[in-house]
Formats: sequence, C-alpha cells, structure tokens
Amino acid sequence: MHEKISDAEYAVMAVLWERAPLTAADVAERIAEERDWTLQTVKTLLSRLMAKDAIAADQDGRRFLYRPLIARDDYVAGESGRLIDRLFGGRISPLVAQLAQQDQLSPDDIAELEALLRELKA
Amino acid sequence: MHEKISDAEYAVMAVLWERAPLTAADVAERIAEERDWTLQTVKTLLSRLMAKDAIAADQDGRRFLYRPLIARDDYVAGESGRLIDRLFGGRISPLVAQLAQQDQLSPDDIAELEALLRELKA
DNA sequence: CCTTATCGTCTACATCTGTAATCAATACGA
DNA sequence: TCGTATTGATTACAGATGTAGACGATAAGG
Repeated sequence: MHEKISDAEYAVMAVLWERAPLTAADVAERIAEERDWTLQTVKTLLSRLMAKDAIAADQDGRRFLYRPLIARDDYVAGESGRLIDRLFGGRISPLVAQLAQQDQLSPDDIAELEALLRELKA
Repeated sequence: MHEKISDAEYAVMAVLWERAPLTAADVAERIAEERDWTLQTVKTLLSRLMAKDAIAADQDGRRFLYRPLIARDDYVAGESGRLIDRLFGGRISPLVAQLAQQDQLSPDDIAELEALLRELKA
C-alpha cells in the first residue's frame, strides 16, 4: 500500500504513465501544456514522489531518468474504490444511478455499459 | 462552487446529511462510532465547514444547531465527476471495466447495473 | 581555460489538514 | 449561591501540499 499521492503529484505521475523514462526537464516540458509550473516545482514533486516510492530514478550521466513504480491501473483501482466506498458504501450502481440522474450519462455511455455487461456475463 | 471539503470534514458532513440539525455534541456523539475524536476536534471541523459555507448554524439558546448548506447529491455528483474526469477522461464505462478487471464487481453489482440500464432506456 | 547553462539537493514559506488545549462566558445542580 | 459542566471562540502545532529560490557541482560551448 503506497502513500497518498497529492493532486500536483498526480499530474507528474500522469506524464510518466504516458511515457517513461523521462528526465526532470522532459517531465516539466510535458506538464507545461497543462500547468504553469517552473522546472523547480516539477523537481520538487519528483523528489516527493521518490520519497513516497511512487517513482524511481535511474542515473544517466549527470541526470536522472524517472519512471513510475506503481502501475496506473493499481492507482486508478485504489482511488476508484476509495471514492465508491466513501460515497456509495462500496456499491457501483448507485454511482451510475447518480450520474444518470445528474444527466452526466450520455447514450454512448449507456451503450458502452451494456456492451461491457454482456461481455462480463460471457 | 464550494471549497474543497477535506476527509475529516467529510465525516462531519456525512453525519449532518444523515440527520440535521444537530448540536456539536450530537455530531460528536454520532461520529464517535466511526472516529476517535474529542468534542473539540469536532467543533474545529464544524467551524471550518462554516468558514467554507458548507454548513450553517442556527442559534438555539446558548448553543448552535448545525445543518448542511450543500446537498449531498451535489457533493457526490461533483466528487464522482471530478474523479471520472481525472482518471477516465470523463467516461464512466472505463471505470466499470476497471472495477470488473480488478474483481471489485460482484454478480449483484452486475445485476443491479443491468436493471438500472433497462430503466434508463425506458 | 573560462563562462554559462543545467542538474540535483537543500531550504523556504504560506496554506491546508488533523488533532486538539485553553479560555472566557454561562447555565445547571447541590 | 457557589462550584462545575458545557459552549463557542481563540490559539496551537506538527505534517502535507503547492510553489518555488538558492546553492554547489559539473558539463558544454567558445
């Protein structure tokens, strides 16, 4: 069980999940499209993620190449599970019902869900 | 758009969503089943929720009766939406797929989802 | 060889969060 | 009436978080 990853740290993880290994400068460059951070900020977040054992760094000459240590799927499953536990007592259908009620569910979503359920039952 | 409600604050909101209005002592008593907090801690959280305009307090003699200002449904929809945006690009079926893949989806869940989808299409 | 750009590390600092202690006012019980 | 329990308000304080600046080492360019 890994430590909690903060919002800002998550943005860094997202970049590394998309492509790794990357140098700090690479990460900063890719993040710049989303957030207005300086290189220093990105470096701080990388160190904190190292401290949390969420990423690892392999030395490459004078700099480091960073890569994720925790799998995106694991993280995603953990976060989803936590939210569903907290808000819906661990059950998924109330979430879907909730989204439907708030009109946050498109016909496409519904079709996809149906297809998925058919597959799950197979 | 309300400010972010922290984990600890959420526990207080949960109590007030279940039953309101309540005094600080009432809230503390109900929360005691879940968390090992002193009355002071609960009072601090209540003040912070007041500052965030998440709850309101009506004076009742010497004490206050607290009640939620934001609806549980709104909060839940906001949090779910945020998570789904962040982790799944705003689409719900990858979430369900994810849960299924991690074996976090019981046959009951699947049945409920099917029923719900039938209803949504009706 | 000397300057400059770049790297990682250390330090900073305000705000938020978790978790209270203390305090002053007041109501209640003996 | 007098001590005590209760209430809200104020203050505390360590750790997490967002957002960097400063610094010393070093590589690269001229």
